[in-house]
Amino acid sequence: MTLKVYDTLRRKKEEFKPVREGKVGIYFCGMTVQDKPHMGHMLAFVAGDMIKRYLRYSGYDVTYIQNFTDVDDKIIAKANEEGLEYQDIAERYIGEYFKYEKELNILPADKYPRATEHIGDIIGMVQKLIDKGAAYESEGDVYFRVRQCSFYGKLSGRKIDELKSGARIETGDSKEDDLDFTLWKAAKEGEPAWESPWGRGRPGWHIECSVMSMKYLGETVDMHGGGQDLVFPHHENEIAQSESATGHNYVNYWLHNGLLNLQGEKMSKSTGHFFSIEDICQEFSGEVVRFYLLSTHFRSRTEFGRDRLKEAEAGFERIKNVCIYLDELSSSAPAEGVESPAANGGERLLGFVDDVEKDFFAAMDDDFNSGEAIGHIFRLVKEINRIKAENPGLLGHDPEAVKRVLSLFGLFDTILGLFRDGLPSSGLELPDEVGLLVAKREEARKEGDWGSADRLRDEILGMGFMVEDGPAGPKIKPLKGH
RNA sequence: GGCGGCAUAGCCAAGUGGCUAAGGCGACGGUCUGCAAAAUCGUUAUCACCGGUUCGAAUCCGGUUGCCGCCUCCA
Repeated sequence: MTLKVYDTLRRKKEEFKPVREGKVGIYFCGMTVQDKPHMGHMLAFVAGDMIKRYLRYSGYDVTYIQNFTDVDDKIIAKANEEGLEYQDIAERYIGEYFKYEKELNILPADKYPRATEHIGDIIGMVQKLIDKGAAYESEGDVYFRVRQCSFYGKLSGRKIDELKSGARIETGDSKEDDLDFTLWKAAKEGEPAWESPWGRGRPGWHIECSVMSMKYLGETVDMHGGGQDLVFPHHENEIAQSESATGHNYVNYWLHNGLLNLQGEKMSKSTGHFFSIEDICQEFSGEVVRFYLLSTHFRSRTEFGRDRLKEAEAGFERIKNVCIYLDELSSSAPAEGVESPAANGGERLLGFVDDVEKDFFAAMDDDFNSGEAIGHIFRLVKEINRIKAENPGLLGHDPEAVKRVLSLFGLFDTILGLFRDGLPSSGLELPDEVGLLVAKREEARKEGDWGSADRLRDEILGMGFMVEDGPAGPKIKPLKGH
């Protein structure tokens, strides 16, 4: 089985080959910390996390770098508005990000480099570009000469001449050409600034990613990811400046996640048209949000809404229920009078499990298709429930089969990061008072006092627990989302 | 205007040449249940339209229609 990855530049799936045997370097464009993280950001980072987990599982030694761009016009503007330093704004949203990174079970990156911590490296690269004639200084600004870059536009499929009409006209700038983009920006009065050969100033937008990705991952990076909206101009410019500086290929595989739409419109910071992850997490658990995000292919453009999350929650619950059921079976002693599993369908399950495992990995190998992979998980869920309904004793008689299925769910969890605290188990710590109420309710039920029984059930519900009556007595489960 | 993408069931969503078109949600009917919940069984699609290539296409090519994205800060 070989891993295939879709590369934006080549516009097709390619077999994945790392630069260095057994190692993978991934650079994922993180946030420009000018506002709260929203669902679109989280999609990107969950996708990156899933990719990292899968590569690690596949045996690669993965180095994962995710930056923070912590100085830019908007951050400065916001700081001025609130009468704070730009660092205060940056810290605030970096803190927010980390909170939800944890919430969504995103494994920490190996490093979170920040633009302001790499000013020296940035100046070095800008100087190198000037020395090579790819960039020029003008009135304290430094610009990249786009027209001189023969391969400019190869990522986004744009021709330089077509770009001209759309180029923004900035008044008061001193570019040789409208298309040229800023590498270094002269500071105005009162703006954060660093000393440079061109006077006091700060980095332009794209340069920090080139510098930091090459610093930590080498001049040719295996994978570079981000939202599709970064293809142009951000990533295009990164390629232009990086390859002009080094003379060789900057990134081997460009991974771009599809953008989330909201009521037919792209979520966007500038219009305020977005769901912040903070709002969403007040209604749904981070696990559900993550599960939803993984249930469609990361590259497809999807319509986001609360209804989608509710659907995901219902499905996620089913997976959890099966895990709990399996855990109960594995922790209780095998029943007496074991029948031959082969005679009553145990073999059918084992064969099915093998198929599901195979299909799951085939899906993941096909450009990290977590959506399809989750479909296969549901096939397994359904099969277990079917067996449970048709022959309740069967799995209890077959600890080997239970172990096998449980370990497969464990695998799914490692790769997809479904559960923040490991596989859900039946071990539920019931508060004494709840236990008491449950016992009281059982008594009422025995006596046929349904009125009291229902009242007690409501009371237990109020304490955050759900009661489900079954042949083996009542089952208590924490309420969804708790 | 330029470039690009998409169109699969009530909704969401996999599938890019060949077994019965994954899976989820919902709905309806049945089983279970004091009721409920959970679970399960069954039902719920020929892939926007037209033409072409092919033994064979949702899948490739051309056209039509409709949506959307990028071209300006954005995951």
